[in-house]
Amino acid sequence: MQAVIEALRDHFRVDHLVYHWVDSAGDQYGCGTYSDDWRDRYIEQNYVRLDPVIIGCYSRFHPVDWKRLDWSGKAVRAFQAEAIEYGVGNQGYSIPIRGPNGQFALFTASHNCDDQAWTVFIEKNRRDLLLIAHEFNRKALEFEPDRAPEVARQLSPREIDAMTLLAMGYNRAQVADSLSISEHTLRVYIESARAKLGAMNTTHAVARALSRGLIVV
Amino acid sequence: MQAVIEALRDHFRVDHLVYHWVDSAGDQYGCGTYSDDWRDRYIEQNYVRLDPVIIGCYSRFHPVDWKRLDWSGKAVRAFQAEAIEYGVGNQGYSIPIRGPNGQFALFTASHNCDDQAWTVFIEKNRRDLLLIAHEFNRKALEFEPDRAPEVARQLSPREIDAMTLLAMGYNRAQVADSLSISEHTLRVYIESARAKLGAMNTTHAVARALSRGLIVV
DNA sequence: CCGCCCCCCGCTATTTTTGGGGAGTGGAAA
DNA sequence: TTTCCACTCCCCAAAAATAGCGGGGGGCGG
Repeated sequence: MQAVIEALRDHFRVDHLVYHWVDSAGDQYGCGTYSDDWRDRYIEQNYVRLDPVIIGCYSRFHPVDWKRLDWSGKAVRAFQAEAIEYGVGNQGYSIPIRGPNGQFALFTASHNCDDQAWTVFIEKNRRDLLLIAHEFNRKALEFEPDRAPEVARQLSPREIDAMTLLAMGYNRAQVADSLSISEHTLRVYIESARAKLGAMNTTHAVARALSRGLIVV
Repeated sequence: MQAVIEALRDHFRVDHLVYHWVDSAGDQYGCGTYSDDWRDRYIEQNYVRLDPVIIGCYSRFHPVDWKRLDWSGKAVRAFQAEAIEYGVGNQGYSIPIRGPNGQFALFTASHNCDDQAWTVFIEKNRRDLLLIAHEFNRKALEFEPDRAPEVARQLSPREIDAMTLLAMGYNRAQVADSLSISEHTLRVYIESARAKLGAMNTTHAVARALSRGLIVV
């Protein structure tokens, strides 16, 4: 994969191309053309929690130019300065890629140039980048099958109802009332949902159901 | 949008193109070239809970040929027969599109032909279909901005830590221990996060933090 | 400088949730 | 047909979360 991404970088004539996987446990995996120093630094400092590219793409539908992200905040600006120092370009374009169970990856192109040149580049290449991002993601999953086939046991309709209402802030009594069942029955649903999700408590179960896309609030 | 999708259908020379948004709350929205009768029937019967295209794409990363879905089960086969009766093609290719918070849409091409012809068609057009699916989804969201997620007030770093660990399933004692603060202090963070998020309880706060992308678990 | 927010700590009392049990129905799949 | 699984209901004791009160120190921007 490393050779592929380097070839793609040369093809697009950008400074960097990076594929970066972030999973629900906070594990990271990726390959790309950033320097090893920067990658190590990034992981060591746990920048994934700070990086506006991650944060921004996580709550966005569409590919995004880094210029449109929120770079305010002292820590963020320090991070940005450090990134540029380590050779990350001042421009960037990141494509969020999502899979089942909240699986999430980014495909990023980064370069050093002025705004206008970058805009032109993106306008010209965004379609190809989108296709390649998805194709690359597919290949990456083929090579790392462990990441994909996380057993996504479906919740039963009643369990979905229960989780959804809990995620909406109702307590058990209110949820039971909404569903017109006894609180005891509701508890069985919550417990079985928790078991299916491998969660330690209700909050955990709701969090997992949300990040796996099993419920929507 | 309706005119656009009809033009696209004619361009690809397939029987149907459909864009179908669905979330686990059961809300649906879409446009496409299926007959109104079938659409009404589909909604009325709540087929979204049965449809192997929905179920299958929901747990899959990549676009999928309908042939590879699981059509076993009595109700499913009845559904399939009924769909064909209403004019849906015997072949189909569906592209899952995901957004933040488990938001989920499908872009589907369907046609009546034999397996081989369909395979050739897909091989030839899958790239274009992927691009168009994403582009169409973007346009659809522009017209329906309500569906896009809201951006929200930032949490403090400590609040993010607290929410994150709670979302990972730890209880307050464990979280306090992880953060090396007293449980009483932790409680203040949780409460302030809850206030900022307008949440009724901890589970609600974690759910909101997650779905607003303020924390990543 | 002052106000605001972030960071940290303490107490008590009440309400809610959780973790163990157990039991019976009906429907769908193998 | 038999075996699952979803769905419904029940009890009790222990643990966890919530609501209310109080305190102090530090940094940053108007």
